[in-house]
Amino acid sequence: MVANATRDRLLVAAREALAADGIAGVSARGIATRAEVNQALVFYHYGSVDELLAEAARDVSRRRAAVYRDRLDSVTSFTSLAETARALHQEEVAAGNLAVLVQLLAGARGRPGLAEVLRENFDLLAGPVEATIRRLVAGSPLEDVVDPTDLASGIASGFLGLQLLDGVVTDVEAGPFEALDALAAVVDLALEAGTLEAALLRRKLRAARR
Amino acid sequence: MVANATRDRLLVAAREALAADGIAGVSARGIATRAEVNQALVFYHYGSVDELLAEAARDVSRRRAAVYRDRLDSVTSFTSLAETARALHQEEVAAGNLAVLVQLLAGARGRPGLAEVLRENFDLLAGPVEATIRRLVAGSPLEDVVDPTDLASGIASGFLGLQLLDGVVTDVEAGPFEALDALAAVVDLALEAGTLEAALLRRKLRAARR
DNA sequence: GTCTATAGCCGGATAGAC
DNA sequence: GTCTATCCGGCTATAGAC
Repeated sequence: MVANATRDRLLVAAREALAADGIAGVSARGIATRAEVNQALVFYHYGSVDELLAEAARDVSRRRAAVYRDRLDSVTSFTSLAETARALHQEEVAAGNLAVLVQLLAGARGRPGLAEVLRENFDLLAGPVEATIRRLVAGSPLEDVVDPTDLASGIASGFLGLQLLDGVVTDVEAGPFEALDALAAVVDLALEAGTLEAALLRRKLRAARR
Repeated sequence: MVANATRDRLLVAAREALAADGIAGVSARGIATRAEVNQALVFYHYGSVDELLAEAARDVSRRRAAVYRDRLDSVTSFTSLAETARALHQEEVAAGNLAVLVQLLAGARGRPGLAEVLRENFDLLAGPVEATIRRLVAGSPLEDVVDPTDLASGIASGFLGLQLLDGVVTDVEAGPFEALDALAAVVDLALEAGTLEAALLRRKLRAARR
């Protein structure tokens, strides 16, 4: 697993370059300079810039997926899901992982190969979220109202959009998570409702859904 | 308002180019070709590619802000807010407006000038949403629990993130809006609760918030 | 306002010495 | 595996004719 030092340096530098300069600003030369490595080595080790970027995408997704699974295991309510989401988001932003993914997603337009890699890796991160939601709604009145896959995609979208606004719109970091906390609390309350209320809720939701 | 035909063609072409090729793929040459106009005219009319892109950002924001205000005026519940959000999102995606904004936001990294323009125009779109939410929670138990600014930012993030996933993760379009509908229904139910339930809700939310 | 032509730079990628 | 050198293409931006 020691692999090659230069290979790893390039991978790290690629992430840094994406976070700092954006997809429109990355280049083999820029990445190599950042890695303090000769420019030709990008092509020796990865074949092309695009392939290096794809490898960066795979790397980030894989490394974070394990963390997500661990952390989400201890979630027992929508409130704690919101808290965990906040914590995870904070870590991703701090580590620059979200910036990397956002820039790669933006760059996927016009780069079909990159789009495919991202598609293949999306479930690594969204999957654990989906599984957690599925667990939360199981047996509750929300079970046949909220689709875990949909809600997980929605949360993932929120993460990405938030990162997209970071550095452009000021002070947008914590705010939406406050709102998420509040909404989660409302949902948890609805779930805590007794069986009678649950039945009522189910009926009303069905009607509202139509 | 007839302005200059070439100027307008370039503006339209810039939007098309951003949506089709992404921020990393746009160039004065590409835009000019798309507009069927000489490449040098980009610089004659706008001075630089970046300034053309900034103008595209201003243009999209301004044109859509009026639509947002109109459409959100008739929203009277979180359920109808969710419906309106779905409709607006669908229009933005179809027209390519969201793709343009997403690509510009991604490109703002490393382009401080563009970031500033986007910051200045963000409120044009988020403002009406915020005002609508403020109206919805006014006098309800949610009033001192949900901050309209935060929730509006959250919704905006969701829009942007969804567009970012479009074309990469398949079938992510409608899903999250189904989830949003369900959540909105739950929130509306909570708001419909009588005064006693409202008091209980308020107390519980306060506790959950700590 | 629009065109041609071109300067000058930077980027991806490869050949070949070490 | 790493380095130097280099080709070539596309890019921004400008000069200057029309």
